[in-house]
Amino acid sequence: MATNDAPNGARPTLKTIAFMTGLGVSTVSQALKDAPDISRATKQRVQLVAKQIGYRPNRAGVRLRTGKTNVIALVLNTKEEGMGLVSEMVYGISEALANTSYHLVVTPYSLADPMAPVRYIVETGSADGIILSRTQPDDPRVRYMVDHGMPFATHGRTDMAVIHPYHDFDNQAFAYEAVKILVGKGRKNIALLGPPQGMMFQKHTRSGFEQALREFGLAEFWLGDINIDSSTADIVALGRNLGRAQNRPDAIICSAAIAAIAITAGLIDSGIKIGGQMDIVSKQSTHLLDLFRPEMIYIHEDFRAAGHDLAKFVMAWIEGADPASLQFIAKPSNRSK
Amino acid sequence: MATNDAPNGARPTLKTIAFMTGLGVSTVSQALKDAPDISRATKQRVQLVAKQIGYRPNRAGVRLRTGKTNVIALVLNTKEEGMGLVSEMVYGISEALANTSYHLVVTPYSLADPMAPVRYIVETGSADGIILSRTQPDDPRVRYMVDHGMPFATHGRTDMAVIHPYHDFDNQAFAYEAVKILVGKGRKNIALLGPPQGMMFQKHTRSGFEQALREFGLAEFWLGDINIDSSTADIVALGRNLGRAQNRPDAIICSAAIAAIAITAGLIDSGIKIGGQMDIVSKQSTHLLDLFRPEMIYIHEDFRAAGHDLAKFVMAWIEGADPASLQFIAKPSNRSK
DNA sequence: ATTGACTCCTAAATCGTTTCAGGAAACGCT
DNA sequence: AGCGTTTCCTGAAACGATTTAGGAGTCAAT
Repeated sequence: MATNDAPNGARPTLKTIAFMTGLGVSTVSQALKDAPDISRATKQRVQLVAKQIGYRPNRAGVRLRTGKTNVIALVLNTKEEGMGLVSEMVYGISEALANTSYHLVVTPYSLADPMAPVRYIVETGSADGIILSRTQPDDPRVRYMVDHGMPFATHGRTDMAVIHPYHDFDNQAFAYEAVKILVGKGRKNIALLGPPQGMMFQKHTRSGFEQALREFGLAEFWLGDINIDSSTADIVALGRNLGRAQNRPDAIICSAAIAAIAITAGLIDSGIKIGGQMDIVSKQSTHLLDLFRPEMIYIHEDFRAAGHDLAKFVMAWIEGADPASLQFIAKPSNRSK
Repeated sequence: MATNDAPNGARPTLKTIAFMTGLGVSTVSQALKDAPDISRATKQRVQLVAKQIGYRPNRAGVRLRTGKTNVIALVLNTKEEGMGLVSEMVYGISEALANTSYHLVVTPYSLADPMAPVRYIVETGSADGIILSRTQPDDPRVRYMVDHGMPFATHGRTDMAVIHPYHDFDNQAFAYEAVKILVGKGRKNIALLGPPQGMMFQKHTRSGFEQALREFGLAEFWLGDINIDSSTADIVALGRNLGRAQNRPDAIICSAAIAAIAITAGLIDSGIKIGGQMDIVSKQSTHLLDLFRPEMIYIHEDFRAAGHDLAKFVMAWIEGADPASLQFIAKPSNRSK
């Protein structure tokens, strides 16, 4: 027999359905998840009632009993990440999570302790999977998650002997392409305003850059320690200094739109004409540079697609898919101006 | 006596502490929340043990028992929201939520049904509070949340007879200031590239704009239906058309940086010189326009602070604070170039 | 009629927490 | 000694789901 309680006014639970159908709670539970033990007729009846009254399983109940949180955590650094990057990523993830049972929880961390959020999530079991970005060649977060059996996907590869899902942009190809484009425009003295030391995508970018220089027989114009994570003020200053210097590159490759805009501002300030004395090729993740005058050459990296894929990858891994099959490298599609 | 189970290896629970202290589970529970019934000595002992073994309450357990989710939901539109706006807001919220028990869940919605996520959250009780933006004068989401007793805070006010927490930027003052700046530069034929119809901040912007025009005895140059939510392509086209037209404004006020950049691109394309034949005053939420050459005049709106305040407001409302005290209007601080 | 197999359903235990009703011990007062 | 208070603690129930062990009924074969 069913439980004898009356159906109180609140949100329907298994008990409500049990009461309505005259079945037991456990029968209802199994009927809803299509267990083999339940007759076809009963399943249909239960599922119909469930749909009718708009039953949704209580997440806390499920989580308490099974440990499944139905949460994907996005781990973000609070400082970094220029412009629309985060938005795009969040939107991409959201798209992938729509119509699944997963929610997206955003967990930021300070540069002081990048491990903190990962550790927190693992220790408290507050998510079923993690998405993180800005991988390092040997990334302690990745190691930690692997050691603790936490499914995850990274934006960017690692150099580790660990097979895990990732979505990466081919920064090597980007840098190579960028040089090629500039050589095609007759540039010979090319500088790289690239990612900061220690990031995986810095290695890839440099590798592509250097390979291209080698192939075209060029030497690098060295910008010093400044990189796309430097303050815009510093980058503007660099642009101004370059503009005034005797010895200056005739082209700059930028790994981020904001850096490209900043250095351009500095160059313009000191009288350099973009497209004239200087060409800039930049990566961009929004369509901001399309609107930039004078013309800048840009190559697009699609963070929304990255977010989408990463979310799909984590979910697939959680469901038991082979992580080796959950890897993707996006080729640069340049739409130069 | 304590429960007789051995302390198994997993994450510590109340039972673990009960076992270690020799107390009952309910005693431990009350000791941890400083209930009046428990002796000072016991409380200290329990709290010490809890700290030592790194006890953290199981969220699912709490949620199931009390209904408290410890979640703040940020409701976002997937399409809108130019540039770094979302990132800044998310960061601001995260800052406010750090070191609280709250997590941030991001819930996007399609323009097709703005009510969907709000309804979902209320129906499933999946958050203790909601943050949303882009308020309308008469906002059905606000009405719904009030009707259902769901705490929330909005970015932007409403015109409704409902007292609720909000953080708003004074767009009326912004538009007024913008006109004043332009008049100071001798401009007489001013256009407004403002927010789309139906948004609350559109009303405020127009109101400030029109008031200023009236006071300075000017007439508006009407741009048509185009607004900051229009596609950048359309805005660029508008800029080009204005540039080529006989009859054109000598200044434009923009409510969003991306729109300012787009229309500027169009104007430049058709040979107009910014700062010469035309001045632009724009709002911006990142520091992008600082880097723009030629000079643009900008007024800053701080979305990170907005996110921070909104999160604080919702939490305060949840704790029972008077919503009338949880309202803030940020004055424009213009740092014109 | 007994047996075994099969089908379909159910009660009870459990996850970790909070709350409620109450109970034992100690104390103070007449 | 008797009685009321106060202090400090506890067991049991409940939140909503899943899982396990098993039970009632049907059916066919011996």
